[in-house]
Amino acid sequence: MGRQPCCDKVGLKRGPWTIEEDHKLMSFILNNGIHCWRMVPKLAGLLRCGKSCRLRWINYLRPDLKRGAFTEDEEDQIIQLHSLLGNRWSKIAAHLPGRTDNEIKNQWNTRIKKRLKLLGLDPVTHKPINGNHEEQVVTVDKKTDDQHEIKHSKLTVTSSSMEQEIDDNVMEEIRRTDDDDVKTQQVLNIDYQVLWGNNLNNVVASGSCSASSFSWEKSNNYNPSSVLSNDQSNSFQQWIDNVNVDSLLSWDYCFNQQEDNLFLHLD
DNA sequence: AAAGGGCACAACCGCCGATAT
DNA sequence: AATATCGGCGGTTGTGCCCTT
Repeated sequence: MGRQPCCDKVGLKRGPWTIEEDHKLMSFILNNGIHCWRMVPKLAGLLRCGKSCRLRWINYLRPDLKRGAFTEDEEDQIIQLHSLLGNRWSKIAAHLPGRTDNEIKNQWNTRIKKRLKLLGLDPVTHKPINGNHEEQVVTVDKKTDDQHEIKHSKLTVTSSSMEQEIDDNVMEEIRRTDDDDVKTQQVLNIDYQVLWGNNLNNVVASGSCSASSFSWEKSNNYNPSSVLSNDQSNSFQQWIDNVNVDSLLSWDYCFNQQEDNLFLHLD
């Protein structure tokens, strides 16, 4: 009849781990490796169940864990991945070396959700809370540059290679998803900023994309020379000139022409 | 200085697919 | 083939710390 039970729950210790327990678990795993979590507590001399040992190791004791607060870059990456993958924390963690799913989940629930709400975005859908697209763009702009009055025009473009701009592994996860509604929704949720120049700090435009097309929100009153060098500004202007508000635009063409200067930041 | 509330995070719970018996 | 556990995952909770009143 089936397997042996993982542990006899009676008499097992629960709650916070002591230093002694940590030391026992860590030295056991470092010396013997992990073959079967059910056997770990028994062999390591711990009054814990195997599941508890696994959790402690993965979330706290693993030597490759990165300690300390999340950087803004890491948070941005989490937001981007969450818009693609939803609450699949382990998948998100796979893209952030040294971070655990539990850690990312906590970070999301305690900080990132609030940050998105402050930006007027729904943390679940990554869309503006009131559903007003124009307001979403203004919010994004506020985040990066409060001093420019910005008007927007909308451009619909083809995006045959949009996926290439996204981390290949992330796209692979999406492709593996069987549920097409989920897949579409994940891709629909991508918002991005266009960063210009070698240091990639200059946000010059923003927008969003869907599975089959993306919308480009060009900042008509934006003056790139205020934040870019002359060369960068000229280069940006060349690129902007390729964007015809009233026509279709090849994603490949406009972005590949400028790949040295342009960086697509998925937000 | 004490009390209360909010926050952050570690740990637990319960579910599910894979797998051993 | 049926059954039961393992391992992994996401949701939830308990607890300690910190800040405010």
